[in-house]
Amino acid sequence: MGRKKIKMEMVQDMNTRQVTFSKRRTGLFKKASELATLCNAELGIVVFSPGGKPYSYGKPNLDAVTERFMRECDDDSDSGGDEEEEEEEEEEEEERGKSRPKMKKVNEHLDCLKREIEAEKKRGEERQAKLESGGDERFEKPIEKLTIDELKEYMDKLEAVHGRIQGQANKMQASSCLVFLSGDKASVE
Amino acid sequence: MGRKKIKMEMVQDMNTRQVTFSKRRTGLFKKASELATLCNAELGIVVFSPGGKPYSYGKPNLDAVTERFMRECDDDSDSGGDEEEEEEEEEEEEERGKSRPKMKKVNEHLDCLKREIEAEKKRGEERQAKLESGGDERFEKPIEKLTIDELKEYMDKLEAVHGRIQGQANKMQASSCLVFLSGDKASVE
DNA sequence: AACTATTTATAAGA
DNA sequence: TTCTTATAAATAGTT
Repeated sequence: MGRKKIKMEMVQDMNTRQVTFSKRRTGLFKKASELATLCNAELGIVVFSPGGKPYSYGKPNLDAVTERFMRECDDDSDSGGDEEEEEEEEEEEEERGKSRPKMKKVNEHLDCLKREIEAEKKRGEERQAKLESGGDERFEKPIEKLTIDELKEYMDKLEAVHGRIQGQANKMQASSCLVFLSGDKASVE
Repeated sequence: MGRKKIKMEMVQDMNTRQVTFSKRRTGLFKKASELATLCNAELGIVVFSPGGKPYSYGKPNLDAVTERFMRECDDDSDSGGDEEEEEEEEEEEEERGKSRPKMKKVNEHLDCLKREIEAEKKRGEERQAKLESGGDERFEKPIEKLTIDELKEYMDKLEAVHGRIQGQANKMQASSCLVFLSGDKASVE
């Protein structure tokens, strides 16, 4: 909508592109605020300029919108449509099976980590209790007085603990790596 | 831009408001896709209809944009401006101290957890190595042949391992709890 | 950053 | 909800 109609493709001239970005980003944010105001709707926008600078708009604020979106997509299955296109047409969003995989994934992994940590802690406490005041009084005696068999038994228990905790650490790290690997896909500047 | 100019305030008639939302959301997403195409920019939008239905648009996709935004806000300090307004004016974004607190917090905690897990794993490996082929060959002998002093030493090491891992589990759980508590603040739908 | 000739978006109405 | 159309708004090229 200007002196001439322009083709819908990347503006070649770097300078012009930056100017176009500024003008249209302003226009987009204005449209967004109007939509929010007229319809009392919450919305959030994030844009990266061609130079990589991030800009955002949100009503009532970006965090609230992000939180709500993540939450609703996690609990229910979401009903939002998205994706890119190049020309004039636009989508007619219906119920598609798409939800926020990344956020969902992160939350799942966090939950997973949390559960593993709790489980490990509980097991640790149980072991500790069993070791400290086990079925009998063997371990009440000063360590120097233990029989070799008692010591061996104690050591076996500790060894088992060590092994399980070691395995646990490995699992947890693997899980953590998945979370961060999935996050790295988007860092292609 | 229609038959009449309308006041920039919430449309009163529910029906008209829904219609306005549909039309303007379509327009907004179209503008967004044009901006993305013309300027080769990444962007993401999330909107909630007056009825609470979520709609989203993203190029190349919402997750990528979200990830990138979260990431950049964590690493650098962001340069995005945002926030609401009701009328015609729009912002002139500068450097403000605002970043995505919630996401930032989650990422910080994830990083923290990751670091702790890695540190613990490394310590575990070191201990393992030390235990398996320690300074001398004492522990090469079958367990039954160990002297009581050797056994005690071995046990002490395992006990130290256990204690440290136990403490580690506690710290990690505390960290994890913080993450999830911080996430719950926004659940006031 | 300002200025317009034009192109687009859209409020009402059907 | 979709289409039509008169009119308001956005913006491409220019200054």
